[in-house]
Amino acid sequence: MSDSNRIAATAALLGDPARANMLAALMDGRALTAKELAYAAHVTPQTASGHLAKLADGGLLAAEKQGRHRYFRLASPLVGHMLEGVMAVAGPEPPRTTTWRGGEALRTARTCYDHLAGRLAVALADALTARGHVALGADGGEVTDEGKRFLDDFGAAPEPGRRVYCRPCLDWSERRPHLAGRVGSALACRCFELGWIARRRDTRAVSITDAGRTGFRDTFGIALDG
Amino acid sequence: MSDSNRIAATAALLGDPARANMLAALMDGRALTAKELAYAAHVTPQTASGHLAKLADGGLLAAEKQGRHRYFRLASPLVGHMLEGVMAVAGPEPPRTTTWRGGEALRTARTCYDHLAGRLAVALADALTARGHVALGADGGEVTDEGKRFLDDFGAAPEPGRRVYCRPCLDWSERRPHLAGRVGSALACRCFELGWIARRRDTRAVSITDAGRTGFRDTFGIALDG
DNA sequence: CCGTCGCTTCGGTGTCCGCCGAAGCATCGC
DNA sequence: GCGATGCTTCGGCGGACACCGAAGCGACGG
Repeated sequence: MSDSNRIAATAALLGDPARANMLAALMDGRALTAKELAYAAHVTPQTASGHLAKLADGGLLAAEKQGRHRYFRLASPLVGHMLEGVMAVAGPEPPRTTTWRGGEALRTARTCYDHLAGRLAVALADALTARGHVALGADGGEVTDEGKRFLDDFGAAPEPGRRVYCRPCLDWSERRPHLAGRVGSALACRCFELGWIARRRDTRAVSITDAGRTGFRDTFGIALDG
Repeated sequence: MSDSNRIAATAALLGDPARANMLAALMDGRALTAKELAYAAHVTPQTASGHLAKLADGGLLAAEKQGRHRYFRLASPLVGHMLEGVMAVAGPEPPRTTTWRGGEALRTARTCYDHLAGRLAVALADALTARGHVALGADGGEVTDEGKRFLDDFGAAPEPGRRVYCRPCLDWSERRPHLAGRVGSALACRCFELGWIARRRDTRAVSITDAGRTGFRDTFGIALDG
């Protein structure tokens, strides 16, 4: 019984639009200041302060003080995972006709915690699946031996640790799975390294460079619109 | 922005103790009547009715009418996955000294959606890991070739489909991962088949039979207390 | 040292929502 | 039919909480 109370208490923290906005803004793993989060949540700093205190108190956020700023980030990957789960259920949003501020860019490519999301990420997952390099299901993913060799050649081999590394993550804008886990992370990391994609300021969206267009086409056979 | 509102709306559904109780009661995948759920949530039938309407409206529950009863179950595995995520975060409960009604039995062995959970399940996962049959990480799991053979011999080989099948699921009473996904499901199914475990009425807890004690010891090297 | 900036605490207001008692519909069994 | 059972709707009550304005505290910079 008290078990469920804790579940409810945790879920209630996500149950407020302002707090949900804040958490969504932190989904890429970066740390943001209280003010930035207030802006993201569309509330005044006082209100945001209260929300942040609750989230930190509930163990969802970790805070770090630097000078007169206070940076907040998700307390652990577990929290990110929980958010993914909620997004996956909340996702089937009635077809959106309106695109909101920066929506298109976000839908094209963005970061999701430590890996890529959006149309680009889904296309990557599709390409790797079509070539038999990975197999993604609802509950998990596997990399084939061939896939391991491919990732190795590409320079995106996850560290050799015994831990597992392939996981699907339901893309909430595309409603299809993309690659997460250690493989997804290594892949994203390598793409940044190669200069195929670049982070933007103040948004989770990432830009695809010209080199990226060429690279994604030649290496993965992905034709990016335009 | 409206994205986050949907997230918040969904999370808010879990944010009430009564509703959280109901969902937790449905985690094993069975369908329960409105009255049973009212009892599980410790509220009157009128109140439960309102909650159930909201949950069904929010797409978390599916309802089915049979005679004068109405059976509710989780609308999709996605919902179960979401709950697991929340439980994992809400889990680190301050050390419980009091054991609640039926708590010990639940902690020993229970079903979790379609697989096993509790001490038994964690012990199974540990045994399989120690023998190099599976590797479980935070984000996914793998079955080794040796493990595949072992499961095959045991009669718990998941259907051969190309889909992936190994996934860790954080046990919220033990705070350690146990086996979920297709492997976990097949394993649980086989244990029921062998008569090693048996379902109980009105609870997710399962009983370990004498045959089970012997079997788990001989096959997996698991010593069950007592 | 003083103004600016970032963050927090305090108080008051308004709204939302969970709760139950009572009553209204369906279904089942006799 | 008639009562019993399961579920739902309605109405009113009460508590919880999100919100903001105003004020307090600390850190930086000239």
